[in-house]
Amino acid sequence: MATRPKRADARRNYERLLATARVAFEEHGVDASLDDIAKRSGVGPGTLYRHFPTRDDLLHAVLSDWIEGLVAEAGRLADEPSPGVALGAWLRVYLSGVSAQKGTSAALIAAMSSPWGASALGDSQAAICTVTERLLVRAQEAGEARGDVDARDLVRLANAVGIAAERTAEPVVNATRMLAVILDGLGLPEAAAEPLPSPAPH
Amino acid sequence: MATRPKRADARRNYERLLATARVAFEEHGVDASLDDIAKRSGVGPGTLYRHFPTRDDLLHAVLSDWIEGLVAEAGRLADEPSPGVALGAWLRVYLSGVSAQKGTSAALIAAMSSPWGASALGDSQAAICTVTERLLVRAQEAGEARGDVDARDLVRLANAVGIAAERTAEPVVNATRMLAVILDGLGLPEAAAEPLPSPAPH
DNA sequence: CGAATATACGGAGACTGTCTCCGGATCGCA
DNA sequence: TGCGATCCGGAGACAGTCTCCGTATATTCG
Repeated sequence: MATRPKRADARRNYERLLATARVAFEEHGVDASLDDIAKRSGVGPGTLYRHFPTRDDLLHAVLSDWIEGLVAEAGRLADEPSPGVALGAWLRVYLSGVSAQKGTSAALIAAMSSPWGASALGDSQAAICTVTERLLVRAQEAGEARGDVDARDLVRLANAVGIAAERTAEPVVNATRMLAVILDGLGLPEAAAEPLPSPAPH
Repeated sequence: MATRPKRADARRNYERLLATARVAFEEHGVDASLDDIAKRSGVGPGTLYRHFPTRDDLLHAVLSDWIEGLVAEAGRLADEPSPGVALGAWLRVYLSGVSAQKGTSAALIAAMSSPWGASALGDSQAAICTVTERLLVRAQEAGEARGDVDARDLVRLANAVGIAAERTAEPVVNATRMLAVILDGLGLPEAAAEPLPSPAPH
């Protein structure tokens, strides 16, 4: 089962495609033309589709660093004295990341409601839900968040805010304002107004 | 300036296309193939594009009945004793309508943030924002809704919730639950739990 | 009724983007 | 150097959007 290491040119092309995709997605949103990404990377379309069979696979690869950082951040926030503040901060970090790339929210929300393991993005998505759940139940058990909402609802809601703010002149600002409404609706303490420490750009 | 009446066949084709589009959008979402709609209507693509230059124009025509009903409903709700309850009910009606056709939320939210008068859908969108604003400021003046949110935020948020719930097994249920959080966050009185009277299907 | 003219139709086809297939090139190893 | 295993490239099938213009039809007017 020990697959032998990939050929050097394969690995090179993989990285090239990833790098190109990163800037293409940033420039034109996650709907950027895949053939174009291949062309810009100096490879044929076939090569792209071999490495990344679906758009979601490519997006997953592009976002994975960011997501790992996100999960780590959640771990750190789990030690925050106030569970409510932690949850609020977490959602704000999430949103500021998601706002950095047009279409990310929509892609993640779509991945969330597709059959299990259907796409690599789904895994990323599941990871996000998992850490969110940890923070949420902690807040709920502390009586700092209403109980009739689950993590998936919350992530969906966060993505919804991301989508809503996406086409605005100032996505992050608007997203933050809308998020404030939701945090309030969750019953969180007055902790929604604090600015972020330093949103890790992906 | 009195344009002479359209030719009979033109009007006939217009209606045909509209009817076909209505069912196509309902069946396959608002991304249904336009050429296919033309074919099913027994006309060429050119005919469709002459009557409805863009997809948004067609969607606008399909939705206009529903939107008129929506505006009327808002007028009725303006007489509701509690402004907060009225606003909540209105948003719920809106969401249940939007949930009936996949992609509607996305189309409307896109139309909202495109240059003025760029698309016919934009007009529909503006109408929705207008009536929402009336209900919102009334609630705000009554102290039943927080003041740091404007109608466009709210509509954007509602549409985003529509998108988020769209691919779910039970769109309306999930949308309603998410909306409840937002309504609570808005500071609305406990009126978010009431079921809808009878959602007018469009 | 039978032109004349404005109006509308239809569908071929240009264009863009997705995705596949397989002959041929390239790599890695002995 | 030679030989598999692996990977590449790009032609091209397919689907959807949208346009252009020769042709057909409706309406009007003599």
